[in-house]
Amino acid sequence: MSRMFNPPHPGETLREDILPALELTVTQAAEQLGVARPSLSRVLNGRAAISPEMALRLEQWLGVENGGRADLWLAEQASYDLWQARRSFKPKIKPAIAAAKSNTAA
Amino acid sequence: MSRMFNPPHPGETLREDILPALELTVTQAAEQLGVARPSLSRVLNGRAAISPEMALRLEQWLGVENGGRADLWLAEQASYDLWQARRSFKPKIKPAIAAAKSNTAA
DNA sequence: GAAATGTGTAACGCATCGGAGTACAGTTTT
DNA sequence: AAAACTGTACTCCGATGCGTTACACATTTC
Repeated sequence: MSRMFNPPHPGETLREDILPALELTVTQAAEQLGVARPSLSRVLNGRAAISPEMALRLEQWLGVENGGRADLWLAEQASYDLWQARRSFKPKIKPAIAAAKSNTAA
Repeated sequence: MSRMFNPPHPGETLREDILPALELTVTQAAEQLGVARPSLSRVLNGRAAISPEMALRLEQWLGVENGGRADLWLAEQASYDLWQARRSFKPKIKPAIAAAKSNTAA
């Protein structure tokens, strides 16, 4: 299941796979993507998330045919975000079923 | 494909399907979820997104066995966000392939 | 070795967003 | 009539994406 491993930050994929394959520097990639270099750097090093806008930039830049589908980038980001949220957020919520049962009992 | 229709806001599903099925008022649901009523209301009416935290709340509340998986809520939200971003954001980015070609030509 | 280039990152400022809290108006229920 | 429910606006707070600027460090090039 998807809960069994620590999903990588999408920026990691970008930094380790995409940029080397294109033989591009961070500076060049930032220029081509139309974003500031520090902004891209933050994404590459996991300090900022892939925003919907950034996902669209990547899609237009890489092309949907080349693994650049915006929804996939966003899905990976969501997977990463959820994983992080699971470790830092522990809500204690009574299941709706239980609540419904006590409702039925009443 | 996923690009063909306007994906609904996840809050809509919550308001139209889940709450009626549980026979719960917005006020009651907010109490059980441990969030403020206006906060939940904003989600239900599409004025706020399903955050990772909210997705976890829903998961614990509804139970993973009952369609309450956090990743599914987040995926639907991402789908909605991406759709919105596509309408409002039109980046003009030269495909990396083209950039690579002009690189090769040089 | 000096200059240029690339890189990470910090520190701002700005806009946006989720969430709590409060308040108000309008509706429905009792 | 009174109580409950609802949407929504407003303020406050903390976090986040992004741009800009600036710095230190490394690598490359002359």
